[in-house]
Amino acid sequence: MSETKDRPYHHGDLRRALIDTALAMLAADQNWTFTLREVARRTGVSHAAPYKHFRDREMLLRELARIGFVRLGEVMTAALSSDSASVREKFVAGAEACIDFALKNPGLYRLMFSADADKSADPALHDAAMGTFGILLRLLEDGQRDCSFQPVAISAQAAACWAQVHGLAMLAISGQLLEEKVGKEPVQAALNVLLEGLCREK
Amino acid sequence: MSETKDRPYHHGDLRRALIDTALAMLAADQNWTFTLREVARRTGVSHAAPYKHFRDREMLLRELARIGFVRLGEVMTAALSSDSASVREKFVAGAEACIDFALKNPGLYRLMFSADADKSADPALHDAAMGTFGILLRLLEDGQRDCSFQPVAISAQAAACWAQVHGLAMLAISGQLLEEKVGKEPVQAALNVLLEGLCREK
DNA sequence: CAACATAAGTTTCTCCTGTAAACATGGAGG
DNA sequence: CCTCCATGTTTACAGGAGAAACTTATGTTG
Repeated sequence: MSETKDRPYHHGDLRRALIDTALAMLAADQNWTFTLREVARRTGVSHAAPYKHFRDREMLLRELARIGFVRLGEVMTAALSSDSASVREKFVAGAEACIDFALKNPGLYRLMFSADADKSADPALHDAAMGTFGILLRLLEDGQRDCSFQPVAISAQAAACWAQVHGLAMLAISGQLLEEKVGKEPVQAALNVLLEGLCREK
Repeated sequence: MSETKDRPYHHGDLRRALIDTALAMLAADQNWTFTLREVARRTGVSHAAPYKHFRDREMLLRELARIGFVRLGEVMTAALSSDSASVREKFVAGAEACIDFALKNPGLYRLMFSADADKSADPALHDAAMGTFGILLRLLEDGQRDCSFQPVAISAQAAACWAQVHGLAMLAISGQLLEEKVGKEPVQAALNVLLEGLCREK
């Protein structure tokens, strides 16, 4: 209650409020067409106020994407560390966490990989994305160390896994999975195909 | 020369002209922010003319996406049929053709899988996408028939392959491949990992 | 063959967005 | 206490989506 209005500056922590509003809208609306004015409106400020905190529309989008990568990293890390399971089981858990995240936050996930979130334009965004990617790399290293995974170049395995999981996530979002042409448990099944090639022993 | 102005109706085959202009712009401009007015302008007509051929902006976008799927199907089919190679080689050729297509037409490829090209809103688009997907299905069937691929549910293999190739394509477009964290030939390497799980004999 | 119905294209208008510039305000430091 | 500056607000302008009304060529029909 005492923190209902923790506004460090003159009116409020508008930057935070704008981000929260935008994230909420992104979560609520499946394919939300992003407008700065609408965000400002719902935050209860004038349409020009956001420009005091973000140079332009894209800068806010990139910040949202950055937060998305951080959160994705969190859910994946949580999925990995929860069990004292095998590396293979961890891998599946991480992949499912990622796809689950994408399905629950389709707008945010799309944004994270869209052209609007230009990673070369924002080091913080780039770092966040690489940090999340690093989770996969460490998992693969663990797998190779304990001889669960084949001793192939990590980069190749990483590319394959990242592409696979990201591809599944995108297809799932697009509704091109879980439908006529694919089976009932396409994610599990597809991961198994990948794991056949990844793991040492069948 | 006699067909320089094959205009069935009153002025020209504007529908075709608009599509061509839009495709050209999509190809030229890496991350082109699509505006109907700009397309109309470059086609040399008033900004309201397109509305006589497309109900709205999205309808044109969906048609562009549809054409994209048709073209992708063509290049993949060409890649498959060129050689009398093994199924595995054909698979690699098809995958590389897809990724190559994405790299050469990043704007179009992104559009094809973006929320703007809502497949549930356009049967023709849906059919085109499924047609391209069918190429993969038939290849997998061939592979299972001649015992190159494991006798797993086709849907699982299809989901895995589609996700993998699409994921690689998206990552390649985003510039997240071919870089620091992945090796020099990430596509080949990643496909190999997948094929390890796909193929019967190592 | 002339009159016309209509497809195709143009003008005009309204509402919305992004963004810049000028103006206002209130809290912190001298 | 007064002033400065970060954080707002208002106002303004250039574009875009799309609707409605207006215009023109073209194919059909009496």
